[in-house]
Amino acid sequence: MAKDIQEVNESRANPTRAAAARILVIEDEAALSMLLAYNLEAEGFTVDRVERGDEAEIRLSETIPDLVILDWMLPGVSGLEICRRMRARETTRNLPLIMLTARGEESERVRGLALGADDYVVKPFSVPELMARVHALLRRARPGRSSGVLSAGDLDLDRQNWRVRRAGREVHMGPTEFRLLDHLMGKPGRVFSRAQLLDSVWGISAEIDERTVDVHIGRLRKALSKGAEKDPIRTVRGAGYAFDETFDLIS
Amino acid sequence: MAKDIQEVNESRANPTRAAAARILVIEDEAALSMLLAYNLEAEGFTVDRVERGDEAEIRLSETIPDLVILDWMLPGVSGLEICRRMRARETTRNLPLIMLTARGEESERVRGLALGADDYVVKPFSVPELMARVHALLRRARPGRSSGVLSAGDLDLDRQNWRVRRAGREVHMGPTEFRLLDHLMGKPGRVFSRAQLLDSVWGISAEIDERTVDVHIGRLRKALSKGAEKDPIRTVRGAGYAFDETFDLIS
DNA sequence: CCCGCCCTGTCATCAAGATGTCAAACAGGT
DNA sequence: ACCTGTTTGACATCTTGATGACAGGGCGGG
Repeated sequence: MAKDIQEVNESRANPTRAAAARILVIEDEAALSMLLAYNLEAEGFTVDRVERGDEAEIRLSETIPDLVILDWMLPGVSGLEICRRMRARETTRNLPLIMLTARGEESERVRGLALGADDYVVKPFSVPELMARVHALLRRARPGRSSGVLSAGDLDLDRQNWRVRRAGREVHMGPTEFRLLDHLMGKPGRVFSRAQLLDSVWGISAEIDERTVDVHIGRLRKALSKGAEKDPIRTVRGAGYAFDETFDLIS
Repeated sequence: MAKDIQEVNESRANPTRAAAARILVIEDEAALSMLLAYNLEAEGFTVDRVERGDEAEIRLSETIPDLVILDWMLPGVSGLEICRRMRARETTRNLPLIMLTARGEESERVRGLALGADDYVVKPFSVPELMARVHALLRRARPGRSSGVLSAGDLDLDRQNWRVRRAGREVHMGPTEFRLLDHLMGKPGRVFSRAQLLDSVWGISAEIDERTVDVHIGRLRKALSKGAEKDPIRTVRGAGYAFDETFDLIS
């Protein structure tokens, strides 16, 4: 039987594959911390939990995990401080780090990312969303360490420095546009519905009109195309938006 | 727990053309069950309620819902068991599942539970919070269902990227033609009557002339055959249309 | 502490596309 | 050739996306 039409599936959850990675969750809110632990363990990870910044310090000097999930708001040593110290220390410098931030902490997030977070999730978030990011980060990080820079064609998005460059020139945009671009570039080619974008960029339970996404996409486009440059964002009528995966080939 | 019945913003509730999703609530505590049903119905969902684990089994073998909300503490068959069986059965394997767990249950048993739940909420929870998760989960692309690539011969349909390529070249078509092709390619060779296509591509409640299908088939054909390429769609006089299962062998 | 700039979310409006219907031309089978 | 069911182009209408304007809120600078 020759080639049939076949469907290529991603398996539901792929708990296997890499040997169980160890994840450190630094989160003071007990319910959230447990929620994360259960789900991470359900996916086969080993989880360490600490509630305070100073505990985290100690734990990190004992065991080096494969990935860290860090809440920005922490009693004791702040998340920002943890992040900074992690990056300062040789042994933890390259650890994949996901920050949990509440909406409205944009400026804080900037500082956090500037200090080296690899990814961030807006609270409240959906568990599947976070899990996806954990897997993505673990998959990605290993080889040449996560540079923290997404690029395609003449476009570069630097998460560490919260900067976007087009053809060398720096491009200015608001936090929302930045996160939007970040998200789209994270999965080039993939079409996201407006609702999905609201979930992951604005945060689950953000009660915002879907049309608002259009406006921000528009602002993003305007920011990205100062001249007569090609638009890297593809509109899919009736479906949503996507970062054009053929973008770097063309430009 | 907070049992005040609250309304939840419906802004981006169910703007989808697809008929309202059906949700199965498995919860023995009547008050909570009703609270959920009330709020879910207020958002336009169809709600099935059962109180016991064994009832759930039966219900699931009769009607497959689009999402399941399952309480951990159940009389009869436990929530864990329900969950496990759902995942074991082919028809329910990919069903989005939200677990309700109480704070005190966050022990060993619950961990196993997480093995298959897509998301869960710790009681007491706020209704809007749960609603947000329900929506988020329904929106979430189910790996294996709405994603993947269908291909046949020189034709590729990429659901994630929402793209169709013929002999490498991108082919443009409207959303309806896309869905139509998607549906036909899903069951190569199978003949669908116009009525069936209207149901699955346009939606159950579509009061549309059957002849309209012809027109869209025509548009689809035109889009797919820029040159003198073979037509992948077979017309079955008096019956309907089908994707030609011999297509890839010939082309 | 106050002022002003920047970011945001929402609207109203405009433009581009997509859709459903019809009718006339066509094709297949008898 | 005839009848029935199918293809196609035209077309009016409906949707959906793009855009500019605008008011409220927040943050930082003075």
